[in-house]
Amino acid sequence: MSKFRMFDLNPEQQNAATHGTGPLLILAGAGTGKTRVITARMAWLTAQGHSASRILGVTFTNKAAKEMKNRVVDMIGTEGAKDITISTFHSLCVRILRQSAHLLGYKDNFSILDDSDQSGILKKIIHRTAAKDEKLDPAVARALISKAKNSGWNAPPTEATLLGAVYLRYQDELKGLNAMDFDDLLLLAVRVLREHAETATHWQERYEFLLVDEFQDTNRLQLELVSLLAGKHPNVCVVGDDDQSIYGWRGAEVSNILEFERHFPNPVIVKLEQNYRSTNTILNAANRLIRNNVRRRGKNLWSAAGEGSPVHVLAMRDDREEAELVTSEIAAHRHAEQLPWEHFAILYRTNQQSRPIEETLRKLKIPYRLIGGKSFFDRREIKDVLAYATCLINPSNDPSLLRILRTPPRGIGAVTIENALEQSRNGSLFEVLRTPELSDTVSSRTRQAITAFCDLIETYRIRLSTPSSDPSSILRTLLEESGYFEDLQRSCKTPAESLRREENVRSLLRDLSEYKDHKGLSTFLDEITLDNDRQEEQTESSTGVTLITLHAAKGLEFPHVYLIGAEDGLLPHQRSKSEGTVDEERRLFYVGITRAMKTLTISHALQRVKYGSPMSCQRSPFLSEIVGEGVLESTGTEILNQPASEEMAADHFALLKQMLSN
DNA sequence: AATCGTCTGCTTTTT
DNA sequence: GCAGACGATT
Repeated sequence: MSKFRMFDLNPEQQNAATHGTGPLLILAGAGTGKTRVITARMAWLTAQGHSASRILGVTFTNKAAKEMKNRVVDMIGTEGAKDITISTFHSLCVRILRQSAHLLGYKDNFSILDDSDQSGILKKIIHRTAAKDEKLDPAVARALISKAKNSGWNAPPTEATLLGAVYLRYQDELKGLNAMDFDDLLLLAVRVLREHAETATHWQERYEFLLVDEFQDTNRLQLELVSLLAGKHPNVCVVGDDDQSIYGWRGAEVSNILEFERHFPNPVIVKLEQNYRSTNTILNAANRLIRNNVRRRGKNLWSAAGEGSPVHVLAMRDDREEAELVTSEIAAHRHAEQLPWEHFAILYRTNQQSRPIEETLRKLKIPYRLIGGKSFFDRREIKDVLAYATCLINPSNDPSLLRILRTPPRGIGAVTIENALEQSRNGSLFEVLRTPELSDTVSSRTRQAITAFCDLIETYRIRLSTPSSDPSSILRTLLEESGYFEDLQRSCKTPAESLRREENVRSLLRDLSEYKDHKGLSTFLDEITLDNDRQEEQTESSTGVTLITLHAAKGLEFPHVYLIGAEDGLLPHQRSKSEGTVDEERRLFYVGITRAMKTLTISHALQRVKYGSPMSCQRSPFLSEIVGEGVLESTGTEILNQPASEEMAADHFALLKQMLSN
C-alpha cells in the first residue's frame, strides 16, 4: 500500500483508490482530481494482483477515454496498462453487438447511422405516415424517440398515435437497412444482455472490476448496462458529481447517483471536497450558489490555494458593451501579465452569444477558437467517401447508397430511384435494384446502368473481403473508377475549393491507410462515427481565447474565465423556467464558475439584442445567491472610468481607441 | 435541377 | 436578424 503514496493522493482519494470489492460511490466535486483517483484505482487493482484485462473503465466521450488511458500509462507504464479496457458506453455496446447482434435479428455487420441519416429516414416515414391534417416535426420526433429509447415509454408505442406509428415503422426500417442509431446501440446491447443469459455471463466474466466516469450523466439504459455487466457481485466503482448534472434534457437521470444505494446496496461512499483548481473566493461563490438546490448529496469545496482575487460581477449597458469590455479586459490582462491567450475563456449559455464576442475579437485582432462549430464530418466530400465505404460494408444502408447513387450521376434518374424506393418499403434499396423484376418498369439503358452500379459495388465488396486486402487503396480505386473525383471537381465553384475538398478526401484515405492495428474498414467506420474529436482536431485552430458554451466547458479549466450573459431568461434559460428545470440551470452556472482557476468575471447586460431587436434584461436571480464575501459588483461605466492601475488604464484607452478607429 | 423568395421560429448536443 | 426549409418559378 505504501507504494500508493507515490501518486500523491489525499486521504479521501486514497480511500477511494484502495477500496476492495463491492460497490463504491465516489462523489467527486469539480476539480477534486477524480481522473487521478480512477486511474490510481486501476493501478492499485493491478498492483493487488488483479489481471489488467479484467478491468473496464467506461466514459462518455472518446476524449475522456483517451485521457484516462494516458493517465494510467503514466502511472504504471504501457506494459502494465495496455490490457486495461477503457471505452465509451457506445463503443462498448458496439463491441457487444458486433458479436451478438444476430441474436436480435440484425446482422453483425450493421451500420451506425449518424444524426443526418436518422433525420432523413424519419422525415421520409413521417411524410409517408401522417394524414393530411397531421403534423409532426422530424426534429421533435427524433428527440421524443430518443428520449423514449433511453428512458422507456410511458406506454408501449402503438399504431394508435402518429408518434407511435412513426416509431414502429422507423424501427422496422432500420432493421431492414441493417442499421442502428446511437440510442439503439445502448438499447440493443442492454436487450441482448438481458435476454441472452450466455451473452450476459460471457461479459460478466470478462470484466471483474467496473469503473464508470461521470455517473451523474448516465441515463436509465446506461445504468442498466452497468448493472448487467456487474452481475451478482457488483464490483462497481462510479465517480460523479450530482451538482454537475447538466444533461437531464438528454435523458440523464440524476437519481442514478442520488439513489445509488437503491441500485447497488451497501456501497462505500467517499466524498472528495478538496479542490486543486480554484481559489477559495471562487469556490465559496460556487458553494453559495449550489446550496440553493434541494435534491443533492451536499458537499462543500475548499482549496489550499488561498483566497485569490475577488470575483467580479459586472453590470453592462448592453451586449455590445459587454463584448467590448470583456475582450479589452482580456487584452489588457494578457498584456500586463504576459499571459498566453489560451489562459482565457469566455463562457456563455447559447451559441448565438458568441457572435458579438467574435466580432469584437476580430476587430481587436485577438486570436480565438470557437468550440462547437460544424464538424469535419458534415463536409460533403467526407460524407460521400464514408458513404462509399459504408456501402462496401453494408449495402443495405439506404442513406449511404442513395448518396453514392447520384454522386457522380450514373444514368439512374430520380424517377427510377423513387420507384425502387417505393418497392423497397421494408427491405433495402440495394436488394430491389438487384432484382430483375425491375427490368419490366425501366428502359434497358437504365437497367444497364443499374446492373453496372450493382456490379461495381459487388466487385469491390469481394476485393475488400479478400484477406490481406488494403482498404484504403481499394476505396481509392473505387472512387477513381466511378469518376468521383471528376464529379467533385465539376461541382466546385472555384479551383481552390475543389483542391481543398480533394485534400480532405486524401487526408481521410491517408488516415485509413495509417489506421493502426488494421482492424479493418468496418472498425474504422465505427470509430469515425463514434468519435467526434477525430474530426475536430483537423478543423480547429488550437490557439487563442476559448469561446465555449457552458455545457461544452464541463471538464475543462482555464486560469481566467469570463462568464457572460448572466441574465434572467438566458441563465436560467426561459425554456427551463417554463419546464421547471431551473435547478439544472443553477448547476450549469455552477459548472461555469468552477472552471475558473485564478480569476472569474461574471457579466450581465441591461439590454440585449434578441431576435434582431433590443430587449431589456433583468440580471439573473442566481447572482444574488452568489454575492457575498470576495464578490465585487460594478458597472461597465465604473470600470471604464476608473481602471485598476495606470498601466491598465493606458491599455484600456489604447484598445478602445483602436476599436473605435476600426 | 437550380435558384430565388418568402415564411417561420428560435438552448444546451458527450455518442 | 437570420438561418434553414419549402415552394414557386425559370
